Amino acid sequence: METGKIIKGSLSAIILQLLENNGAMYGYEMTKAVRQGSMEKMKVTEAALYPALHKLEESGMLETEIKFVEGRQRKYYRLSENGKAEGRRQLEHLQEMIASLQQVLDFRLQKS
Amino acid sequence: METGKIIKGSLSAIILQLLENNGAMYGYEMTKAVRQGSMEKMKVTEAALYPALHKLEESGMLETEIKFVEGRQRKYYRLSENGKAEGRRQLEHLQEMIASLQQVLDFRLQKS
DNA sequence: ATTAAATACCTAATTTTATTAGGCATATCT
DNA sequence: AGATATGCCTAATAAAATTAGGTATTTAAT
Repeated sequence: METGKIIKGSLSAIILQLLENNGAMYGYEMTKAVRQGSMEKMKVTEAALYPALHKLEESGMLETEIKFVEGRQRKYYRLSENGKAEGRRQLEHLQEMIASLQQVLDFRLQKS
Repeated sequence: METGKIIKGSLSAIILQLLENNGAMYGYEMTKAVRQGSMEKMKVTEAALYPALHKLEESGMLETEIKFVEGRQRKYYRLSENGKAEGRRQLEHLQEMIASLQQVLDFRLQKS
């Protein structure tokens, strides 16, 4: 993910959440969704996305189906049951981490 | 940083912001500040912290001073002028990225 | 008709960043 | 005496993303 060197490690949570919100999607569609959804502030490169998708598929979080549309191949990914549960866990954890990060950024030592 | 595999890449921003908020600090103190500030949800391991501090020092963002307190050595880090500016940039960028991340997590394809 | 841009999949090599797993030393608490 | 806390650090490994490609079809522009 290209965020200018910040906020890495959230890609799998993003993938799972995109699929939770939108049902089956294909890779190229996800890259556009992230760009649009963030108003061009975030970019998921395909080189980051595809390995992440394959890993989630391997670990049973995603199921796939290949379709041909307008002469081109599309590989659709959808959440498995395990993937849905994992998505909920990761989203909750990510939100918690964002909240903690905010707290740390605001933290001041008490002068006692 | 130990966040359970999520939100990496924000360590330098955290360091710069801690120093912005609290003035000079030493490494061990920063690890405690992050733990306390996040209510134990986040942990910066020293193995992550010290290399990050050294890198920021090398690149001129931080200046150091060694003091002896109660028989122990402390290496205090403070922001250089460049470090202050860089801290502002990184904080702004991080906040932008958190906002964008939230937008992406809420994103739904328009069905047209 | 040719070229550029968009669509659609992918991988290999490298770099960046953090984790795991230590080392070393002093001070305080039990 | 031994454990815990304080305080610095590094080396080897792993995880994750970036850089830099490759392949192929379709659509838009020149």
